[in-house]
This record gives sequence, structure tokens and C-alpha cells, in this order.
Amino acid sequence: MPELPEVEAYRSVAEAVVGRRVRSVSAPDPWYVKGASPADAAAALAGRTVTAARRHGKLLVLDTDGPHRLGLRFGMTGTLVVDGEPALERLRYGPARLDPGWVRFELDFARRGRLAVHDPRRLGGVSLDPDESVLGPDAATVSVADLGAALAGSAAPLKARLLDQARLAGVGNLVADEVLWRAGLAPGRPAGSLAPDEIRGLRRVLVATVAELCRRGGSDAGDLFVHRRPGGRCPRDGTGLARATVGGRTTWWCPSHQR
DNA sequence: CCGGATGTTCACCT
DNA sequence: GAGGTGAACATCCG
Repeated sequence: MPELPEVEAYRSVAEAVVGRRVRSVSAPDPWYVKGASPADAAAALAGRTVTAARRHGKLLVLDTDGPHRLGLRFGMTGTLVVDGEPALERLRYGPARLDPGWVRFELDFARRGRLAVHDPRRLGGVSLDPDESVLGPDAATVSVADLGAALAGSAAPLKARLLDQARLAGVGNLVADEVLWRAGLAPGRPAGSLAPDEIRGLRRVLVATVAELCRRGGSDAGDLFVHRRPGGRCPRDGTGLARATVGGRTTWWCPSHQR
């Protein structure tokens, strides 16, 4: 999915519906609505006005003037479509087209327009009043102290820790590889083994990389991305990239400069 | 035809 | 308890 940069792009586009009043809610796929029935979700949102479009990690939250808010998760293939326009065109594993059968959830607004989630693989989902307290600090703005706390005392691979949304919210597989490559840190390093200056460096690279990927418009816009394939070489020093599963995800890194 | 792919969750191991 | 693995979700692409 969309990792943090994509969801931030979705959030930006979703700002267009702030101030609009929900006329009706369509949830053709009940399975996609988590923790509440489609009827309950519809009742909670109908007639309410969207007051903010926020992002926490990979979670997009629409606040309302009522007692409820809406959380949207996009899985790997979810695309946000506002007023018929996809929020991001180049979603790599997203829908190749906007098949109406892939609309899993939709808000229709009173005066005009609509906000829909298209998700072919149904890996995402929407929820009423999502519990944001289970998410760690947002990767775009995490402090050195919070990042240090997320890594401290763990024998788990550094990358696995970065991907743990409860400890740090927003980093996905591509962003993790890009950040570790830029920071010169091996993904398999025990998370708790980083020295204070390494944590400071990682934090600086993380925040800068996330901001840059947001500007470039996607987590696939990193400098490492095009090289993470068989035969790929490190764009910094030409070393053949290593590939392994770390934290349950395919991981590419430079065995020469990432230590 | 087969294997993987920007994610999350859960059951089941070690 | 902490981590790891594999499955599941459903589709596309090489």
C-alpha cells in the first residue's frame, strides 16, 4: 500500500471533502468495514460534516462534527478516489483501472461529490473510530528519543522494528529499504545494537527521506527502488545488492556500505 | 503456469 | 514473552 508517502498524498486530496456533509454511505462489501456493521457505520456518518483529513502513519482519518470519525486503511492496493479522480495515478500494485466492482466503500456528499476507496485485493478496510493509540509515533516527525525507544533493548532485526506500526507508524517495505540504504545500516542489525549517534543519524535520514518521497510522490520514488531486482547493484558503490527476507518482507541492501 | 508484489492479522512454532 | 513463518485476502504482471 500505500506507505506513508502515498497515504499523505491521499490525505492531501481528501482535504477537498472537508466542509462537506455526508448524504449517504455505501458499503457494498460488508467485509471491508471492520469492527462495525455497514449499517452502523452509515448511521454514524450520515448527516455529519467532515471537519478534517488527518494522517497517522498509514491510517487516514476523517474527523466529523459528530461523535464519530472514520479510519481508512489501504492495504497494498487501495486507491482513494475523490470526485471520480484517483488521488494517485501510479499505484504500482493498485487497480490498473477503476473497475466499479472494486469500490469497497463510498461516501456521497450532500451538495456534490463523493469519496471512494477502490481496492481490488481487499487488503485494506475502513473502521469507525479507529484506535490510534495502538500506533507508534508518525515516521514523518518522530523524535530522536521516540525512535530510540522504538529500537531499544530489542534483538529483532532493525528493519523488522522499523516496520512495526505499533512502535513507529508509516514505514513500509520500500521506505524501510530506502532509509536503511541511505543511512548505511544493515537491515539485519539487532535493533538494540545501535549506538546513540547511529540513532541520531537514522532519525535524520528517516525524516528527510520520508519528506523527500512525499515530494516525489511515492514510496517507489527512492534511489534504491529501481535496483531492487536480481542483478541489481548499489547505486552508491556498485556492489551487488543482497536479497533476503527480513521482518517477513523481501529486503534488498548493499552488503558493502550498509553495516 | 508459477511466483511475487508498497499490508495486516492470525494461528502455530521455536 | 519475543520473534519467526506461513496462510489468507484477490488481482496483476513478468
